[in-house]
Amino acid sequence: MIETIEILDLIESASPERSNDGQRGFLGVGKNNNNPGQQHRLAAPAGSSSHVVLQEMDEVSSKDDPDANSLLDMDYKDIKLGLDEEQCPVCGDRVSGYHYGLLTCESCKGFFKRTVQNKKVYSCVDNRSCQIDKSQRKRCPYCRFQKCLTVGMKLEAVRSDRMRGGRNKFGPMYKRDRALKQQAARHGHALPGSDLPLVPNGMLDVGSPGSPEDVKPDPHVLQNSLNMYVGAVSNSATSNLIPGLVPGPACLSASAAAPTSSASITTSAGGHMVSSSPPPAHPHQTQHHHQQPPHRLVPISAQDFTQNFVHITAVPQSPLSPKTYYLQPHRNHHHQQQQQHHHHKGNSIMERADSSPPACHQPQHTQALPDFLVSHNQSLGRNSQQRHGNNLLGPGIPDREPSYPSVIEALRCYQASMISGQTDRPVVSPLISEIKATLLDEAEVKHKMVTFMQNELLQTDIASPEQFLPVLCRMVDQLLFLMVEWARSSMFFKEIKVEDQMKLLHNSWSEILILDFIYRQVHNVWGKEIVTPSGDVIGLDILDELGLGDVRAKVFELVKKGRELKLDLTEYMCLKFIILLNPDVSGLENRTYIEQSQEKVTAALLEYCRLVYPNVSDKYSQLLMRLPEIRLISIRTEDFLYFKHLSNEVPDQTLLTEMLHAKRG
DNA sequence: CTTCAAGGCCAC
DNA sequence: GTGGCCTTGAAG
Repeated sequence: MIETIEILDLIESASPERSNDGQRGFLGVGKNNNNPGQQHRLAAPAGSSSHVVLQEMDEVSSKDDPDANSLLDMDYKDIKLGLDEEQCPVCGDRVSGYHYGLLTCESCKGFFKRTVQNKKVYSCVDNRSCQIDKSQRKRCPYCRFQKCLTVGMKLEAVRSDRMRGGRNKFGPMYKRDRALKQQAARHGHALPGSDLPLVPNGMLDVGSPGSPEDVKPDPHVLQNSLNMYVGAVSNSATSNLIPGLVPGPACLSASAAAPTSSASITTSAGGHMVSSSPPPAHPHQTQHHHQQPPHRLVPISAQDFTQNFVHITAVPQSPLSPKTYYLQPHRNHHHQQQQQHHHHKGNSIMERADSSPPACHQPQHTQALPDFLVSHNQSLGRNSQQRHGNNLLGPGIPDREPSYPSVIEALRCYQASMISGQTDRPVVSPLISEIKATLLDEAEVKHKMVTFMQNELLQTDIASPEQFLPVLCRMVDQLLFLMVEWARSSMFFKEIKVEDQMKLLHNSWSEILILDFIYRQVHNVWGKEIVTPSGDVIGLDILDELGLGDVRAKVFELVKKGRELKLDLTEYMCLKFIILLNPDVSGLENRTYIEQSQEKVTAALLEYCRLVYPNVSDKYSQLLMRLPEIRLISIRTEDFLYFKHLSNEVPDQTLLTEMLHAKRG
């Protein structure tokens, strides 16, 4: 009964009979039935050991024989069964096709539709961490819906006008997802990291019997997150099947995750994304919607949803990843597969027993959180800015030498090129569009964070700093999960081995969170959303009370600087990558690749700055010079959090604490 | 014409 | 309210 989606997935891909559209019933039968998932399904040997199935699959694929289907009927049946056995990331039931952004079963599709269309409001009688599987999915609609959101089902795919038929903007995404699966299959193997469950959207074998209690939670939350696809379809519906079979620069320019949109450069170039409003919902802007305006899908936007519905629906503890999964230690995941057998056993992933919210708490730089809190209280933020408005570099820069040799090197090259006078180059690197495309759907991020906070505020009286810290930490934890999701599906990073990925994230998480915060502040991306249920506005003053007044001040100096510089979306995204792809992190296995990747990003950024802001000659260097400053703030904040962690003031067993420990042994 | 994802229907 | 099956209709 171990049903490992991953394996099935592989099987699916390997099936010699797989047709272009992996959806139709496998026997090609299927009258006018659109329900591929249910056609002529033989009593699935539910218990069929995946190992057996896997072996069969190997036989088929390894022979690379077009006549592979001449295998014994039995084998073939099993293989085909595998095709349809892909599991619903929400409940584990059989998938019937792509629905609202990803492959799900028919029932979850219906459930999601009813919930969104009717603006249902559920509540959980337990503690919002109910396990959702096929047999229990009806028990708690609240948790079920949260899981739907967590795995990546798209609110915006539900049409507000209820128009039937047709296609939506996700079409290309679905198509690519299928293509990737096929491609991976063709190469016969394992998708990178396939020794981990390649469950769609990162949901792990939920139905697996392995009782959570049997397994001790492995604190390697990050690793697990990296191994599974945390959320989903946000940027690349396909990321659950990372195509990184071809590590190395070769695939850089054509990263599979890169959306097809490449025409945005001019746009962004022209107007510094000043209003960088809710990020491009989805890369594939191919609007196919009936009489709808070009830039808005029909549907109920996340925003509307948030305002009219979600906020009422209290938020599950972890909007992002309601559950935490643990993977039994050992083994490298990487681009190898052949060991899928282990997946089930040695590597079996278990759902954490206490699956309390992604209980993560990572404060990191407390600023991340306050994000909207700040927005709420704009005045507060401004005050603080004024207060510390000057001397950005003043007190800030420090005593500790930030390690950013690569940045310094980039600056050196920049100066050199300036001297040599090779100026205008007409076209911005296509890499820029790829980089921008990795941006998560900010509307969704915001929605998740807002609902999360609202929920937290309902349960906690955060009047005092002591009570506020854990909340902040949990929120940061949520942001970290999102960060992992972002990184995992981003070019360059996704080609890197998991071990290196972890090192990079361990090294950069706090800086990235700070940068995110700064960018959102500069552009008021999240607007003013959060206020406590009682109507109180929480200000950043609380940070001062926590003892982070200096951090807050420095961050806002950077925000101010960002405004002056007119930090735009492209630049912000490039900086994120530069921070993430730090080749100076010790112990990297493939330092060269990371270094080259970072260089490509810095080069793209330089090019972009010159092209788009020709009148701001030092924009590029100004931008890079912020990195050491951010680094210092992050160090200070991490120290603070670590200290709090030691005194048990930070929720334990979270991604955040893992991050905190990573750097300190 | 074929696909296939979205909405609708309705027995349970 | 659920979920299996049916209808719809733009895209290809």
